[in-house]
Amino acid sequence: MYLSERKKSILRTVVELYVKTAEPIGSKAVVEALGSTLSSATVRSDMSELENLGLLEKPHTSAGRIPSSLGYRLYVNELMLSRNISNDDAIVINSTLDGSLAVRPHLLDEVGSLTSRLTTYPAYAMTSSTGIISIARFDFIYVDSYTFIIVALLSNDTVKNKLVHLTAPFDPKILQKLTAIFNASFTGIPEERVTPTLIMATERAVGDTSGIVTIVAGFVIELLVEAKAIGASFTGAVNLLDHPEYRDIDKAQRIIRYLSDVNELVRLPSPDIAGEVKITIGPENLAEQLKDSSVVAVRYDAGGDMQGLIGVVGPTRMDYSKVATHLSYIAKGLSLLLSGTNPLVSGAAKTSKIGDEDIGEN
Amino acid sequence: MYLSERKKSILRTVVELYVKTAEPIGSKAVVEALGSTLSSATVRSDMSELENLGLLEKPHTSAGRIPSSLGYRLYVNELMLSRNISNDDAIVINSTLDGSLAVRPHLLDEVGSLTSRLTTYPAYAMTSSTGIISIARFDFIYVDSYTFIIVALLSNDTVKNKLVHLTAPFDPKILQKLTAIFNASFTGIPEERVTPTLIMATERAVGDTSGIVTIVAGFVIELLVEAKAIGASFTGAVNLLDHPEYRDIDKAQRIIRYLSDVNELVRLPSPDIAGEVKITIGPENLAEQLKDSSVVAVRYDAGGDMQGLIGVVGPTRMDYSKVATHLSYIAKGLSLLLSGTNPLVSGAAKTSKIGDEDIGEN
DNA sequence: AATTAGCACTCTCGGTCGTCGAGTGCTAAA
DNA sequence: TTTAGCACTCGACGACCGAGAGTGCTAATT
Repeated sequence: MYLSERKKSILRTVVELYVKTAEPIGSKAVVEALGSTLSSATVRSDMSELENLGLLEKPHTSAGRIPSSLGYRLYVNELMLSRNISNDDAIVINSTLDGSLAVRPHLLDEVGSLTSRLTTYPAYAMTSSTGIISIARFDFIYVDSYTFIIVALLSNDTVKNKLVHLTAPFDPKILQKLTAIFNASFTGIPEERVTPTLIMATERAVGDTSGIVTIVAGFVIELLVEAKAIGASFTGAVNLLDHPEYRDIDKAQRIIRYLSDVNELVRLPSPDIAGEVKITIGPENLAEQLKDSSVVAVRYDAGGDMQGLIGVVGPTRMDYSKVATHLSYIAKGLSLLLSGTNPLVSGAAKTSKIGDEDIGEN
Repeated sequence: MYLSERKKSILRTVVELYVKTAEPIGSKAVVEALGSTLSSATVRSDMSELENLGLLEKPHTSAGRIPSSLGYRLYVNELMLSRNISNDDAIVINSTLDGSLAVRPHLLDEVGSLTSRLTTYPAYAMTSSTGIISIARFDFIYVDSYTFIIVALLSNDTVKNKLVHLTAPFDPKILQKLTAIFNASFTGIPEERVTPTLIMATERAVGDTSGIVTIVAGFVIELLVEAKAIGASFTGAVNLLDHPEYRDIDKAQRIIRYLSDVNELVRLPSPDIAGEVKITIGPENLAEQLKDSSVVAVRYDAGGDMQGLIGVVGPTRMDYSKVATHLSYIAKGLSLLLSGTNPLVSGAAKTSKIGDEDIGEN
């Protein structure tokens, strides 16, 4: 679609003013914002053409115009200026990420809440494993004659343990047998291969009648299932209420309910490669509930074969540039933190759809 | 405050109708609900007296009446009928709790979301330790010449571990030294006593110059701090929007924001003993933000010296009986699950402020 | 051909006004 | 003590109206 430079800057202005004010933008306001000497009538006819092209629309006859989804799309693809993250925000992000390292179990929550605070939109964060996880090594620690600890080192370099309390005393020597046989038969295999047959064979080999083998095998299955499981977190839902498009309580509720369902979260749009920012605008969303909202998501490298995803959901009237910048910065920080690599620097990835002029901050 | 039986049942009726409809209740509606042959004029004069006593109030001259906080308080203390939990709800609770045992790290979230779903109000769940936690025992597992695992058994019967990757190879023999000295010097002591002096002394004793001792000691501190930390979860905030008293978005937002702050959560009203349900109505709340909301909370025994708290926040127009029943049932289930004891059966505790007539379900 | 001034037209927003109805309080009678 | 009757109050709701913002069109200008 060919657009004259003037039409482009009018479209850009309408988008940016509308993002800021949430009010339909009239021709006069555009002239003013452009600092142009054009008359409002001229701009008016241009805007009318932009409307015919489906880039702008009117809420009603006598109001100004607002961008259509197509208008936003064109803006995001071609008109949007990338910006640098503000120093303050960078500091907040860095210190939050540094501090979160200690609380790994709630890392996703932390990241989500950080993202949500910075962008003022609800945020979601997820991790999932891309590879197949197995156990690399077993150890058993004797505590007392009723108690021992199982320690398992997983193939993704995490360690899990379980304290086992038996109701009857056991012979400490059995722990050596367990160590030998579990390291021989249960390492390097995925969850599907921990079969009842294998467990029973192990029981016979160890000569165990007390059920210890079953307990340990149960722990193994639990671990492998858990390792496969994705982690997901959805934070900052209240923030939605800040934005006038969700003033309608029912609408806000519908969308929050939708996003609170982990099963739906995993279906949200997701960029293909780490570091890339994916912007999905209004009806481009597959989910019915998101047809008039937008999603901005970024992928990060969570170390090992773990991949992570952070995203933000808000009205189509969103400051895409700012949100993309924030997400991208956070993802970069997380990748660095968790995997020691920076996808944006190291590879072909780039923040898609974002120009590279620099208009500074704010 | 003496009240005739008739006035009591009028008050009860007003509360119950108002809880159901959220509309001010007129004298005629009361007569109807009571199935009484009294005339509305009689009820009217009774209601007028109840208003003089501060138990009812009028939103405006020509509307019906609604209970005042005092009215709710009297209702909760003396008029409310306890009820049994419905079979369906019991099944939901039991199966959710059983299923949650596996996902301990998110137990609080699960419990909160369960509570929130059943009551239709936002729920919070917390645990904290009442005792002082120390490490009972250390083990070190050799993985390879750069890598070892620290395993620590805490005094509350949980096990923690950490995988340590060094940049330079280490002598496996040092692990034995570490085992000996950490078990001798770092067990049974609280976090405050893990001082730099102790760490340096340990370093000298082991003859460590590579910083391994510092790493292990850092892990110890991290563990003890984390063990002291409370866990808190706030779930189901959207549910607030279901209730007409939070139709005002700003009001809803204020209260959700308030409850999203963990530091505030810990100050919410809390019953003194496990199993007891504590109901705090409107202005009885200390927090300014909760002056026109109510809180219902219950304490449970989380095993070891862990105590847990579940609570629900909603409008003063709340079905206290139903909420109390649900909370109490969930707390009972959790206590049983986590500590094997049932406080309601085993001790002096009772669900305070709840009568014992039985009006069945719903 | 592009731009502009001028103008009639459209539609929303906010305020005012009047009606309706639910519910009350009071009085006087039962 | 209870009740019927009645005047009164007040919010909810809808109709109406004027102001203001913005548009599209036309005719004149560059």
